[in-house]
Amino acid sequence: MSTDAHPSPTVPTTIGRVTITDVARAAGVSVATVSKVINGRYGVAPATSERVLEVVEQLGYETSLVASSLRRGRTDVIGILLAGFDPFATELLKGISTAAIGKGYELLAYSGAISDDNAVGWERRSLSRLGGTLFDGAIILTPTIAVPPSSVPVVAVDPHTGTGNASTIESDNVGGARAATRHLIELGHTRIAHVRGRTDLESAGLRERGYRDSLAEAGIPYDPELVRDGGYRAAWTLDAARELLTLPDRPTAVFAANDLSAFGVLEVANELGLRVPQDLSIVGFDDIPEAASATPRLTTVAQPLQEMGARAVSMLLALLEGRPAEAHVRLPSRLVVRKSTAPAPTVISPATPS
Amino acid sequence: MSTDAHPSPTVPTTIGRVTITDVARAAGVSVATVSKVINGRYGVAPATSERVLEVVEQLGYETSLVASSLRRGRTDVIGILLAGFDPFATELLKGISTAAIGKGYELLAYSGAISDDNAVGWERRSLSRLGGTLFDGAIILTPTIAVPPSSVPVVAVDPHTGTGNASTIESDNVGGARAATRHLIELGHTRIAHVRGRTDLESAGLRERGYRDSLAEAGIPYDPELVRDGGYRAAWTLDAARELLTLPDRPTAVFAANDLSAFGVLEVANELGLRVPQDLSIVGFDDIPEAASATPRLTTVAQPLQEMGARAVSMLLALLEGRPAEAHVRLPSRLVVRKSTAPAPTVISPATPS
DNA sequence: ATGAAAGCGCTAACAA
DNA sequence: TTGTTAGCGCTTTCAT
Repeated sequence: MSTDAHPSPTVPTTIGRVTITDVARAAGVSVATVSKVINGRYGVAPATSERVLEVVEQLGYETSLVASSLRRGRTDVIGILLAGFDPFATELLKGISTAAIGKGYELLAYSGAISDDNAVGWERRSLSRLGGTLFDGAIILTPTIAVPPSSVPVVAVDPHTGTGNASTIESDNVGGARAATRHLIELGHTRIAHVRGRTDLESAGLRERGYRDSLAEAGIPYDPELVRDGGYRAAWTLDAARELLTLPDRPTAVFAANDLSAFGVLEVANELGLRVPQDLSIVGFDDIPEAASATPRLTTVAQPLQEMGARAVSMLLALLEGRPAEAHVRLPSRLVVRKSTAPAPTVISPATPS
Repeated sequence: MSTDAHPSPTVPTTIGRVTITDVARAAGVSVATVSKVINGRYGVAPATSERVLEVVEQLGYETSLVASSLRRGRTDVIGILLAGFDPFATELLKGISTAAIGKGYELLAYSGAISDDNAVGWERRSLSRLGGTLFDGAIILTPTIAVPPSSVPVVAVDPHTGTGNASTIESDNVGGARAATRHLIELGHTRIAHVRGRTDLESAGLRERGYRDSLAEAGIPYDPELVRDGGYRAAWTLDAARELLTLPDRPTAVFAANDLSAFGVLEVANELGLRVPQDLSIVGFDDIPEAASATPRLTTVAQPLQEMGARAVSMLLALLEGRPAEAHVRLPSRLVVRKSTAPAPTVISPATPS
């Protein structure tokens, strides 16, 4: 009932951590001996070893990753640095997780961008804070900055523009965007908008390029009015979509730089009484699981996300083990036509906010 | 070109870690002073402080989480312990991630079951290895053992049977399973199989209970022959499903304990030439995003996974801050009828392996 | 206002 | 075979 400063735990299940010293004391040996036993070093009498192991078992002792890491400078864990656990990141994680099985490494996904003040540059911070001590190498997902020289090997997925000499992995962004736009053109659309991605990422620029390429190829003039920033996020896309869809000569189709943006456009279309795909066609990019279950099911460009994650692991492993590693990998993307695209309407129904 | 033991990095981007000592030397002060500046402690001359900050900036120094954690015993990091990044875990992660924004904690998801030898008990190991040093509190997903007394507060999601006095969070397993089974019964099915989940988890037993309850309610005798273990994994389910579907008097419907198992059953049904839902109805549990996009779209019991993750965060935060916390939370589940269930066939077509 | 020194838990040289 | 010691990077008294 006291409110003093003693930091005693409030739950009874909380109990002091068992340290190597506790084990040493209980077994009547030195901490060095315990350490040797635990790490299987030679030079310990069988009887001693057995006794120590018994105590370890009984006390439920595990060596602290933090302490041993500090001392050893090596942990056998791979770090995955990400801004948050969004669908894109978690798909990658699934592939990474599967690929890492049986490779002798544990996985540690760290989200260090939980507040707004470090929205940009979180990976640099995480890398310095954890790299070399907490993990032996890292996979960075959609970095907000060019990956800085670091104390550990790094592989960047969906890299930042001008990512120095770090290894990178991505999918065919230009090709995917071209296919998406061409699909729309083939359906008869000519007023095709583009909701751009995070302009600091290479992929956003590449996807815009693919969009413009296809337009040019079809002889459709590029209209800057039809391109807005969505930052790869549903929330940011909302304003952009509202502007786009309430334009006097509104687009009949939107190519969104990723699925999350596409969902944002979809939401706004619903708000404005525009039916998808009859009044408005929408194409996304990524093919996160949510895309296939949206209403209507989203036409999108599939990136082999899980495979990209798996490749990132094998690249990093090579780096870690000093084997020759590919520097830049690009995997194919492909258009998946579902239900959010249809032939261009002959009569353009105006947006009518409900 | 030498092959000596010097652990020199193989990539040029790898550079030695910048430590507080480097900063101190460069700024011409002691490490203690640097530490004070960094942590905003009083008693440093403005001029000194400024100079140190400059050096910090220039060198790109960040304090090592590992070292400061070791010294401080506190990190402002929440750990999430999981066996792997499967769809169930990643959905929870999405909710956890969203709920943690702006709360002053960073997130660290640790997968310590990457090899087979520690398939059971990984969370105990991870908890001792990291708890209290690397993170201040933990959320454990589908533990393989009852959460042991630990040095930090813990919340278990989808807890193990007999989870001592740790805080837990789950959804209405019995109710969901009853609804699923009742749905099948209402469609006219009487030979309803059940692919059981991981029997060490409370949820598996609870779902089986719901299944049996509904059967009993409808006066359908319980047939042990129709219940097999799937361990919540698609792979393990395959054998179980094959046995079930090649039974002389095969079931016309299967209630799988989770979506992954349901996918396993679906796969086997395809193998055996059984059409879903015409020849065989399947119901899952969880409603992971993949369920809605399966072919056919899976009827399943939805757990509010993201909300469960969010609640886990708020429970843990309460524990961490010494506020009163709910001990056991149960959220509602609900049946989502999609396309993998249909009225019982009047003629039972046999399995015909392709 | 600044720095020296101790110590968090652990491992690795080295000495006994 | 065992223990003593130093030190990984950092924070925190406690002197100066």
